[in-house]
Amino acid sequence: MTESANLSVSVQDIAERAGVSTATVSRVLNQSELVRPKTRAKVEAVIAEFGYQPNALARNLRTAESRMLLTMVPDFGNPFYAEIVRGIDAYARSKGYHVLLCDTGANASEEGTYFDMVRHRLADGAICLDPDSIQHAMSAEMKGLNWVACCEYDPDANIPYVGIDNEKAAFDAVTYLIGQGCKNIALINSDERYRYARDRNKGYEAALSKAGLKKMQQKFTRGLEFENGYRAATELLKGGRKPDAIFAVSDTLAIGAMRAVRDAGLSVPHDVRVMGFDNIPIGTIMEPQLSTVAQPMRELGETAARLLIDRLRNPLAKTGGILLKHELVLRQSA
Amino acid sequence: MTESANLSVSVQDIAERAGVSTATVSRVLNQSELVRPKTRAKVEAVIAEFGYQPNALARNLRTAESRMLLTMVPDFGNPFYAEIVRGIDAYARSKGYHVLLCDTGANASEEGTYFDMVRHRLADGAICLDPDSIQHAMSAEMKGLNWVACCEYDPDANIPYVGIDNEKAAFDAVTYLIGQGCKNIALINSDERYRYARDRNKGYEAALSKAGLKKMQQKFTRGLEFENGYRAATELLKGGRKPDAIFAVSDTLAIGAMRAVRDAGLSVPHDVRVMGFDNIPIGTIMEPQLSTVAQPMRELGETAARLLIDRLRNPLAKTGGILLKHELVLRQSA
DNA sequence: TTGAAAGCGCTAACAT
DNA sequence: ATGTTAGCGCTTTCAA
Repeated sequence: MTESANLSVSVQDIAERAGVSTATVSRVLNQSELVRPKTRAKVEAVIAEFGYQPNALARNLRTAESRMLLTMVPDFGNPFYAEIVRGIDAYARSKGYHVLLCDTGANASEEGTYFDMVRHRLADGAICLDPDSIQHAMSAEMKGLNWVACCEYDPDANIPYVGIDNEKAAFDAVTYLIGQGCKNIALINSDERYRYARDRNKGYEAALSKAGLKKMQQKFTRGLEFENGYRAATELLKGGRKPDAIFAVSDTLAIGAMRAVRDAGLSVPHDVRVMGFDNIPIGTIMEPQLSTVAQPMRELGETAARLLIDRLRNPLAKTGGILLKHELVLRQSA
Repeated sequence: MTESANLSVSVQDIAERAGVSTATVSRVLNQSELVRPKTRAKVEAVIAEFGYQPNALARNLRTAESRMLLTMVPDFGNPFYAEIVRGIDAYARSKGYHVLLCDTGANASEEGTYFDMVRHRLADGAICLDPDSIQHAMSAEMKGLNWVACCEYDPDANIPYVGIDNEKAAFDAVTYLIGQGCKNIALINSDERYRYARDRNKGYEAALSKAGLKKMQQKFTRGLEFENGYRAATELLKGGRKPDAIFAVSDTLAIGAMRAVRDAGLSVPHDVRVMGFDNIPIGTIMEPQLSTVAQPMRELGETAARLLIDRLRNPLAKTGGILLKHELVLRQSA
């Protein structure tokens, strides 16, 4: 009779009961070909009888492999990450790995703790979505470990990465706004600890300068929550030079901004065009529907997982970066 | 000089270099009082010199404790879970535990894999947010393991749990709608695999029946994405009996429904009142602002973590359930 | 206060 | 095809 899995049963017990050695049990467990069918059957019967499950800790200690991957996420509240995580999960699973998520809150010491898991072989490798500034701060601790960067990366760090060309993406978005006739384009940016924020800032400035437009006062926010976008836009609207367009580096920020525009008695896109970034699901529900710069979220996740697993298989291969294509999704808000 | 942490360094190496035994190194590592300050200092110096970090796998194997907690989340896309996770994280951290998240996609076999981690002591225990139907399906595998249920629970399963009284909450919401003069109150429900969906359904029916109102055709959705709410509401609006109120079991569904109402040329709340459930952040950004049934998300998470850690400390204590209070948050949509 | 040694559960040489 | 045995890195008696 199969009883519920019992932790206290070990290879030893199975071996004794089946009248074989622990080595044979181990071979059965690991699908080795070197076991007579009859022996295998006997061992498997005993395993089933006891509901035996090998102790992963001991196995990992021995093999120095866990088939677990870690993903460090700075902010679970942002739906942007949900789809990336799904991409990671899908690819990893297809290769026999499992994924564990860590909520680092974009906090360096938290990240360090989770990297310790990799160091100690509780996980084979990690995918890091944390700000590049944190990646820098932790680079000593992360040295020699198998990890890859996703979305946030430093091209010069010699760590495999996948992301998009944020500067170009922002440039394209702002150029589009200019093409629509906007002259006073404001930027609502995120935390400067993120490289994407700095890069999009550059793209924004480049587009304005190319068009001979003066840049407006920039707003940096502390987080990507709707309220931050709302607050930043409200201030912008009160300022001396009224924006006729707002480019936000995140859809969540943009949604907050749209609300602020309307609360100021103005209309989107008639008085102020609003453009977001990421293409999260709620963008299509908003009224007006949010125009945005789409990132290939799922593919970003899948690629990160692939990069990591490749690296695990061949840690010495030379590392490179992959830039995926962004896309302007023009709906109603801009 | 402190060099970057090296995995290949072991207690052995530290012991040799410091001229002590491995036992002494272990004592230093574990803050044992039985070490002469001078010895301790010497050992600590060597540890620092090598940037030594103990191998958690080996330690866990020995102590049968990992100080890791697992949280199984059915759907990362729903912001509802983000705040719960933060609550879990905050409490766990305060007690010296770390939290790992698993995206089960409300899938039983995925859940099983992660429960294996607990069985094998890669984690000390788990918090399960998956549908109670999955909890049931996996009950054999989960037997004897330390875990608690959060939001989804079976009061009779003898597993510690925390949640709210979903039936009462739905009853309150619908009763409020009735008080506002609504006579045709539709329900947009979620997947019946979730107990909360079945319980809220009961509450909905109870409120209607108490008021002598006929219940309307119910819509069950396959997921909580906005589109599902949109689609369900669109059908409702096309039906013979027009709703003057829609109660959705999730804010995401309600937001989709609001959009559908407006796309049908109707106004919220004038023609159709819309009431959601959960109180996720975006509710305040919507126009009109979403009225909803608030769950104490953070407290739900904190309580779940507390229950689990209590159970870890005293696995034999008798288990009980905790029901937290919900609250009607009346804004503009209803 | 410290050390020697056993052992957690498993895998993998090596031997047969 | 199977068994013997060493050892992964750590903690923890037990002895000194």
